[in-house]
Amino acid sequence: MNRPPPRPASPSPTFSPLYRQIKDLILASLEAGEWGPGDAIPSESELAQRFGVSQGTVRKAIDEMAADNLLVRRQGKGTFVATHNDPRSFFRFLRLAANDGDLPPSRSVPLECWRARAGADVARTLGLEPGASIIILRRVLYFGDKPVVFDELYLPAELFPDFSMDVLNANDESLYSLFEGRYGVRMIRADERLRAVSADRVSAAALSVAEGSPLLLVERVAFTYGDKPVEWRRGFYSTENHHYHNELG
Amino acid sequence: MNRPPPRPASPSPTFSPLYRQIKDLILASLEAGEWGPGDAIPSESELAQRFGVSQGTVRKAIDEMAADNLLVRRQGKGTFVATHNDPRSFFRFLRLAANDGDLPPSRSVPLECWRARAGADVARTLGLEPGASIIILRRVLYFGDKPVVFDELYLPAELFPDFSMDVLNANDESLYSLFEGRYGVRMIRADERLRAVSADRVSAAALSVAEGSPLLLVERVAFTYGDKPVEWRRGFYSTENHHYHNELG
DNA sequence: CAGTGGTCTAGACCACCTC
DNA sequence: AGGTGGTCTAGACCACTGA
Repeated sequence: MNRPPPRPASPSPTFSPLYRQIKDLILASLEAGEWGPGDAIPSESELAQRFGVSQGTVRKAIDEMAADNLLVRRQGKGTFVATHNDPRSFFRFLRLAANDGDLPPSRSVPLECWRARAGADVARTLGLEPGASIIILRRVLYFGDKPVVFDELYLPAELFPDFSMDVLNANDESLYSLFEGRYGVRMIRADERLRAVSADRVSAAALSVAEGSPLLLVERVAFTYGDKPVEWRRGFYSTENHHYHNELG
Repeated sequence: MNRPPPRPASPSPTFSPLYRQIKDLILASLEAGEWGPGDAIPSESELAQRFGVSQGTVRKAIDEMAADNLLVRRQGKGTFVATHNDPRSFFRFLRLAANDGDLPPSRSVPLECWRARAGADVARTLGLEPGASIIILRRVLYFGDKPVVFDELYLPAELFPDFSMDVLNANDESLYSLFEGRYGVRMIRADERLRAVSADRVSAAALSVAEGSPLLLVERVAFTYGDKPVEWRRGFYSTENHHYHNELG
């Protein structure tokens, strides 16, 4: 590599270190689908050669992307595109634990699914035009034979063309796995807002609790690449035998 | 530095990279109080010389500790021991936000504070002998003139010798600031468990809500160096105008 | 065995802060 | 000007994987 002159070329206001530019390039390849979820990406030395930088610089870019849960490093094997298929990553987006520490296997049961027009609030949250076509899904998550979470989801219909009860019933993978595999929509991060509310008739029935019981309401906006919001979700958690677990670092 | 033989000496089962050993050494100095909260630690090159390793290795150790929020790097100035005095870090342990996004200044009002003997549950949670002396504190956190959080805290009395209402009233810094400054107990991380409950008479009165209203119950165990539990806390959050905010990465 | 990521070093230079 | 952390490089060697 020829050393002088150095890369950035702009001294201060728009300065971005080389490794971050490399990160953006890898990110663009990810977004473009050059490597699919679960695939290995090229080795560090190969990427270094491709981008004309040292291996250490590629390494630092990948370090950040691994910290962001976009890539997974496996010593001796390679670096892989993160995927929601991995059962270990199931609880990354479901911060639920049993009070006695023993969580039986979960089962997701879809209740209804239909298309509608986005109201003002959904449109604002998902960055759509008011009146855009959306999908609404209701489902219940069981642990063992106990209903624990009653979810209502809002999705931009454009991104999930053939989404339906039939598709859901034909796939028992996690929802984010399905989104990623069938529609190429990968959830990267999410914001959640938690409140305590009283169970209304619908959620009380879905969770087999008395109307008026306290429920934990978890509102989530999930984002894909480029911080684009692609899911809005309201989950009612029955917290008699379970709780929402969070670690403050 | 003499290169061969390399440091670790043990091939596989207890292998720990050099930078992690350096991290442990710096951690020990932190724990021993060699540098207090807010102080600058020695420069990277100085530490490299002290430990007989390269600057890059010290750098990687400090990188991890900065990621753990134990140290704060400031380009051009140095690396500093993290502190709870920093008002920006106040919300690191209080994931609270207003529904309309506008949070007025907060005010913590202590209600009562007394000493007691640890019951089985407190003893287990804090790693104490049953019957050990503990401190119990009740307080209310206001935002503007609205009571939002009613807290009950359990502390090992041994670590907070002269803790009392008087001490609280004489200091208007945050609780963790006080713990760190006055007692040398630095909170590093915490586990929280969230549930929805109905307001009992005590918490309803403290938060000016109707008895039976849904409240968000946040149970926290906070840890200091060495993952030693030093605080157990039950907070009742009124979530009519506020919510608990969490980011899933 | 070859290939991958993981560690460690040494040295150069840049960006930022303070005096 | 001199110190700090921040970036980038080049090369060596280690640890792990799988053929």
